[in-house]
Amino acid sequence: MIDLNLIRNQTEYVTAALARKGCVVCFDELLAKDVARRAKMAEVEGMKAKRNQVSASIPRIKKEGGDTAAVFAEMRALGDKIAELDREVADLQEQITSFVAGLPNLPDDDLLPGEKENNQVVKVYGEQPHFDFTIKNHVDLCVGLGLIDYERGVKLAGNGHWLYRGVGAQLEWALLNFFISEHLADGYEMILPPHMLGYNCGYGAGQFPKFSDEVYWIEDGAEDRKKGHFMLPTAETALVNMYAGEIVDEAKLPMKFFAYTPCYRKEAGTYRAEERGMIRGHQFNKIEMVQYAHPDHSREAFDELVAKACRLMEKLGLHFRLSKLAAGDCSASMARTYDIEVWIPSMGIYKEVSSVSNANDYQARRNNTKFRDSRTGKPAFLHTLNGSGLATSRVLPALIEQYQQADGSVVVPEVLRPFLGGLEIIK
RNA sequence: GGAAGCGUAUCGAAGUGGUCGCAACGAGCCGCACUCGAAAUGCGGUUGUCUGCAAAACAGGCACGUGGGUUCGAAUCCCACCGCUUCCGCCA
Repeated sequence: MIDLNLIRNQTEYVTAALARKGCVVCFDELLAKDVARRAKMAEVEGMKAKRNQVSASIPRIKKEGGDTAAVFAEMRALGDKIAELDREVADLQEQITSFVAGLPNLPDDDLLPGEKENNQVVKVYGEQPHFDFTIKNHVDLCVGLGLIDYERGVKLAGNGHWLYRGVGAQLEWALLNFFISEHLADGYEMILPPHMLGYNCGYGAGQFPKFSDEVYWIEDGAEDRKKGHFMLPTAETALVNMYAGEIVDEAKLPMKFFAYTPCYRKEAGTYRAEERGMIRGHQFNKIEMVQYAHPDHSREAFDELVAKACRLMEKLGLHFRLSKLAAGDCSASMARTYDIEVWIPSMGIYKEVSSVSNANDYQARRNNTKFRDSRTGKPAFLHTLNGSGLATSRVLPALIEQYQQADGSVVVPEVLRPFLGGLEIIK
């Protein structure tokens, strides 16, 4: 949520910043409503002050044997007027809040405007693997090695589902274990959150109301989504709401967490040919990192998360690149996003395996997460950051393809071997 | 699923329609005094949020789980919802 005060005081800046994100908006109507709201508020608060004064004097009037009938009549009329104005203020407030809550976050000033075409590759890691044989794609490799059973996945749950089996399941689990061990070594606290979340989590993370149709809702008898539950589309949705409504101790910042959860997404629409296999499914495994940071240090936290995600990829020995996203390609809630994209040899393209973002105070404003600022002694919104560390459903295909051998076998990266009982090659 | 009890500030806890007491009292925390220093003691301070203001100070509004209602006036009475605790039942 963008600060209403900022919209009020620096309207042109906000308008221009949103435009860089591809969001064209005019604030005239909003600002007029805001002026009207504050005027009415001043009026009704004056009335309430009077009512409070009169109410306080009533016991004294009674004590002195005075007549209260006239005062009661007057106050009843005043009360009716107050109730009416209160409704008008609440109505304006509701309109203002829902408008502002629908706006995306402001992009950081250094981001290029526009969409994907303006993304910048920051760094390329490793080199494209060279094969002196005809390579196979990950679907053929995984099926051939019995790692993934696509057909039975579809039988169980329909298109967009698969099941890992045997060494394939162990490999998936080894990746997760490897990531977990790295995060623990870095001092991050491990969290296993609920997978079914309440509406407020989606709102707080900035995913609702706009994207509430893109998650799976539980049929649990709730008559309306605001009282129901949905399957989390990423652990970020849970982690970023852990301290909602709280004022955390400044000395505890930054707070660092990671969580393993499957992620459940509708991914509505048809799949392109290039997204076959595990590239895009309705359920995939991911480890998510989240930091709660002091506003003065959130850029350092961002750099740390980016470095962590890159390091995981480097240790796996994969060829990948790091991209800084243009303003319009960052997701709605985020002020800044870097993507890690892994090379998929069979496709000849890079696919996202991690997205590291800084929401600044956008999410904290929505779910009211604050810290006490020692400089002012007052509560202030903190910054939330998140990044995949990593999504295995993209890493595994890339790994299978990049490590494939001429005979259709796959070499296991060294860092994973301890988690696979020393297994060196899958054949 | 059934029954009972309970949600008050950082924590504990009183308050069951207005005044005495504009949320008491106790602990914690911060400051000051006393002290060579500390402890003890004494005094003072210590919720959030909105509006007015460039800001601070200050003034006012709102908030006693949440939302409604009754009333001139609600922490207090009524209704609904949410959460917690205990007991019973059921269950991996």
